[in-house]
Amino acid sequence: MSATTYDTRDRLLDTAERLFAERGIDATSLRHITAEADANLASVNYHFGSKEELVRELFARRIGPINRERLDQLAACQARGDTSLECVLSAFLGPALRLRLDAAHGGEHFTCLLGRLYSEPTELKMVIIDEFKEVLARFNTALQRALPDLAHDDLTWRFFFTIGSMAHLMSAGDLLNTLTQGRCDPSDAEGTLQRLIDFSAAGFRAISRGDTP
Amino acid sequence: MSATTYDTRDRLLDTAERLFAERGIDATSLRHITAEADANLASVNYHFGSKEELVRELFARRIGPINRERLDQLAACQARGDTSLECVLSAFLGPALRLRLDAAHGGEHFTCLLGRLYSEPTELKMVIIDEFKEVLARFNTALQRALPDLAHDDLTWRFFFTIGSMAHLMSAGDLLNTLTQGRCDPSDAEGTLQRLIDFSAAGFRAISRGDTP
DNA sequence: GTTTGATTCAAACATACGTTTGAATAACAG
DNA sequence: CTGTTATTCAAACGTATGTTTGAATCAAAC
Repeated sequence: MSATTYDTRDRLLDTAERLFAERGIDATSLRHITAEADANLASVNYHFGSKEELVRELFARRIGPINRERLDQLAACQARGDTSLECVLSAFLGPALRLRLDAAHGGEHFTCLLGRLYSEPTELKMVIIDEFKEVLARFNTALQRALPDLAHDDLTWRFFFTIGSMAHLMSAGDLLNTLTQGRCDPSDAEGTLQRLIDFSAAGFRAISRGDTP
Repeated sequence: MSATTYDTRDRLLDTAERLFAERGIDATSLRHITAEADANLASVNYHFGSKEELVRELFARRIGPINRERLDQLAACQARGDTSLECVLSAFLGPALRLRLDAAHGGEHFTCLLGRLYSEPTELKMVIIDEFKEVLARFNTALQRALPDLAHDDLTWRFFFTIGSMAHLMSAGDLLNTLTQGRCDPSDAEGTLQRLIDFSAAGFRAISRGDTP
C-alpha cells in the first residue's frame, strides 16, 4: 500500500475517534467524518468495508496495546518480586489512565470512548470483553495472591467497583474537571492514578460486613 | 385527560424505557417503540411533541424521586444523630441501587439507562446534572462532616470514584452477573449496597499518598 | 341525539443515513 | 511510454428515520 493510502485511512480513524468521543457513535454520520477528514464519502467503505468495521478497527488498534501493557507491567511487578496490591492495581489502571496524556496519538479522545463502552449495549462490547477476559483472569489471580485472606467473591466485587471508578474517570473525567472548576484535573495522569490506587487499595482491604452480618 | 390517555402515554414511557435500556436511545426508533406499545406511530408526537421530549420526560419522572429519596434519607440520618460515613453513603447509594429491585415500576430498565447517562455526550446529561448539583453539594458537606480530617480535594476525588462504582453497577451490573455465572448478583440490592458501602467507606478513609509523597 | 373535544389512525412527507457504482485520477512496474 | 493496479470522486440508490396531516373514532356534556 502506498503512503497516501495510509494517510487517508489514518485520517479517517483519527477523525472518527474524535467525533465518536464528542457526539457518540450512532450520532456521528459517515458524511460528517469524511467531511472533517477531507475525504470522500465513499472512502470509509473503500478502506474499511462499512461503518461498523471502521468502529471495530478503531477499537482494535488501541485496545490490544493497552492490554499488552497491562500484562507487561504485571509481569514486571512479579519479576522484581513485588506482589503488593498497589503494584497490581497500578499495572491494571495505569495504562488506561495514561491514555489521556497520549494526545500525540489521539488517546485523549479514545479514553472517553473506551470508558463509555462498558455501559453500551452494543455487540462490539462483547467482542472486546472476550479479549479482555484473559487479562481479567490474570489480574484476578494476581489480586488473590496479594490478598490471600480475602474471600473470592469479595475480590470479584471489589475489582468490579475499581473498574467502575476507572471507567467513570475515563468517560466522565472532564465533567469532574468542570464541576470542580479545575480543582480536580484528571489530565494529571500520575496524580490521578495515585489517588485511585489509594482509594481502591483501601477498598480492597476493607473488612467485609457483607458476608458476616 | 381521560384514563385512556394516561394508558397510552404510560405504555409509551414504559416501553421506551425498556427498549432504550436494551438497545440504546439512538438505536431505538419510534416505530419500534410504538409497535411494541401497541400504539400508533404518531402517538409519540401527539403525547410528547417529539422523541427528544419523550426521553426528557422519561428521565424526569424517575430522577426527581430518586434525588428526593436521597435527601430524605440524609435528613433521617441527621435527625437521629447518625453522622457516620456509612449512613451518608447509604443515603446516597441506596436509592439508586434499589431501583433495580423496583421491577413493579420498571426501575430495572431505568437503572441501566441512568448508569449510562454519566458517560454519554448528550445535552440531556447537562440538564440532569444541573438538577443533581444541589444533591451533590448537600452530600459533599455531609461527607466532610463525617470525615473532618480529610482534605477537600481528596473528598471530591473519592466521591467521584464512588459515583463511578455506582454508575458501573447500574449500567453494567448484568455483565458482572454473567461473567461470574451468577456468583455475584447485583439484583440483591441490600447485599450489593453493603458491599459498595464497605468498599467506598474504606476508600474514603484511606491515608492519602497523593498529596504528601 | 347532537355536539364538542380529545385521541387514534393510515398515509404521506422530507430528510438523513450507509452503501454501491462506474468513471476519473494517481501511483507505480515493466 | 504503456499497462496495471490502487485510490478518489460525484452521483445515485434504497431504506429508515422523525414528523406532519387530515380524516376517523371515541367519550363525555349538554
